[in-house]
Amino acid sequence: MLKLDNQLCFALYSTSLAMTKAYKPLLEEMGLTYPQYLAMLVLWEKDGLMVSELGERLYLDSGTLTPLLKRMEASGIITRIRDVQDERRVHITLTAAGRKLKTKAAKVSACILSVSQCSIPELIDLTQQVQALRQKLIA
Amino acid sequence: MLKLDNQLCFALYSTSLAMTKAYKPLLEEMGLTYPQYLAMLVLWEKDGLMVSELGERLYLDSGTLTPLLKRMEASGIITRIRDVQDERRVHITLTAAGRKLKTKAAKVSACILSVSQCSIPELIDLTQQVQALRQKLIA
DNA sequence: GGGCTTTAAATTGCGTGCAATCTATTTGCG
DNA sequence: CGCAAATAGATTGCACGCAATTTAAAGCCC
Repeated sequence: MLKLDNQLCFALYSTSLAMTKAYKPLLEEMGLTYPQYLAMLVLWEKDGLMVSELGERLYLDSGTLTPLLKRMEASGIITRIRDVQDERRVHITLTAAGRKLKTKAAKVSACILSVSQCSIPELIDLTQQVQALRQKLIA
Repeated sequence: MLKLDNQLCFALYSTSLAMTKAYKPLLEEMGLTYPQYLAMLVLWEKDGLMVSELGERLYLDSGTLTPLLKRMEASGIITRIRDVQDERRVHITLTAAGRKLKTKAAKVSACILSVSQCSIPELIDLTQQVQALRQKLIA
């Protein structure tokens, strides 16, 4: 069936955009865009990653990340430093300001949870289903 | 928990992008981008819609749709015609070439189904869960 | 009927995504 | 060692999304 409302792809597409819009006003207060926020989630877990490692976690390439990271550097939340051993590599490191944002992020996350009106188990289950689909699509 | 892999928002985001990449080579043969394909799904269901009606179906605004529709007009699959009664309105109508593409689209849809490796009930269920979330986020 | 408000698209500007290409290192191999 | 191949980022170009603004047409109110 080619109807729009039967398409899983459109459900994912429109819901992902709706999620972005829900985050937007909250992230604006932190001075972050939505993809920048995702990059921060990675860095709060593990700091000092190379661009390519960040890309593997986010499924994004340097064409997307390089300009995004330059903007984040310009706003003072990360630094981009060439590896001394291997000059091809660039390490992304949080500044004090960048680390500090993590506190606010917890509130954002809580706020989104309430907006989405899902129970925690429901939310975990849906997340895992969608992740499983992603893995099938990437394979 | 602020871990990336616990975030439903990232699951949706990355899976939606993965879906777009899965569609891309198939749509390229039809001369369509992914958002253009979504617009065609709407038009194959109901032709002659106004830009704003198309926007309501896709959850997109004129800032996105106007240039997208101009490109689709340039590629010869739709026409954009001002309403005679109300000159503010623009009706989007499929050309013969645009209608013809629907046949190929059925094959694309089947191909994606096999790539996603889901059973039909599984797929319907996931679609509905994601749609329900969308409605909560939009409300 | 004139002027104000509302409405529908279009325009502008910015930040992604991503393919394709380029540059600069580093690695590997004879 | 010398040089081709591989690797990591950066760059370029194009198509979205979307906020904010603009333009043009229609509706409304006295």
